[in-house]
Amino acid sequence: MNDNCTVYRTMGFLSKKWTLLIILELYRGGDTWKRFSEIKRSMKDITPKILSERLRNLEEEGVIERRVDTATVPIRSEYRLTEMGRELTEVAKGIKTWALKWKINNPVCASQDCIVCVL
Amino acid sequence: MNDNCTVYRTMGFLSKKWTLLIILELYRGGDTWKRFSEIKRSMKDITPKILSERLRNLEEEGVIERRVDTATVPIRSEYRLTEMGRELTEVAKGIKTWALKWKINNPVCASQDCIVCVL
DNA sequence: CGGTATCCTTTCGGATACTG
DNA sequence: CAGTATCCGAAAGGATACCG
Repeated sequence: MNDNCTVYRTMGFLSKKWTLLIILELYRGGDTWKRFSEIKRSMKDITPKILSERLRNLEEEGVIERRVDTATVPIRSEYRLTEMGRELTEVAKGIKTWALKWKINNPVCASQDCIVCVL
Repeated sequence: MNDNCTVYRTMGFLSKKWTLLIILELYRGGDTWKRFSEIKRSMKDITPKILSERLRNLEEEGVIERRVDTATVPIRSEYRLTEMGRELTEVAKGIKTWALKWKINNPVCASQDCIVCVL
């Protein structure tokens, strides 16, 4: 196998814990920019270290973009999906469709409205 | 986040190293049963431990099915995709489509015909 | 042939504290 | 506010050897 395979690399970063959830969180707001603390607050239990890592990774991949307003104090730094990132949510929906078709008997999933499945 | 979320769990096992490749290897042959050693040989560098783990995991998930012929010596044990597994290859294609659209400039990917991307 | 068992290294993610 | 630095434990994966 080739670790540089594009498909594999995509699976690789998509599957890291929290990543999909971050993408979906940015997707939920439409085209609005979201702040670090805002994203963090919406995802109970993520630590700043991990959130920071994921955001940087997604930015490197081109899935999200970042803008910083250094003029204000405190600093505002904001994120949103790129077009590339918005299309990636379609992939997430493909997985969701498959999962809900074949795994709907998963009792935990069926009994609640988790942010991922509700998308 | 909920670790029991069906979508997340799907990402979880799909993204384990080798898993996608195993699914694609079984897909390539159509509906034929493939043997352990055959799969192993087609995936250079996978160790029997990992292949064994993945195959059992995929069987538990219902993505592949296994049959054993204990009458013959040596034993023949064979695997193939279930209908559920065949539909999962469509998800893989969705990822591939996204990846090739947005990441085609990945030089390693563009310069060769890896088994995943050629599918 | 089709795996297990054991060991070992690497990677990942969480907790906590700190800073420009 | 938006992170970074440091430390730690858990988990994943690879190497190798062995077995019915």
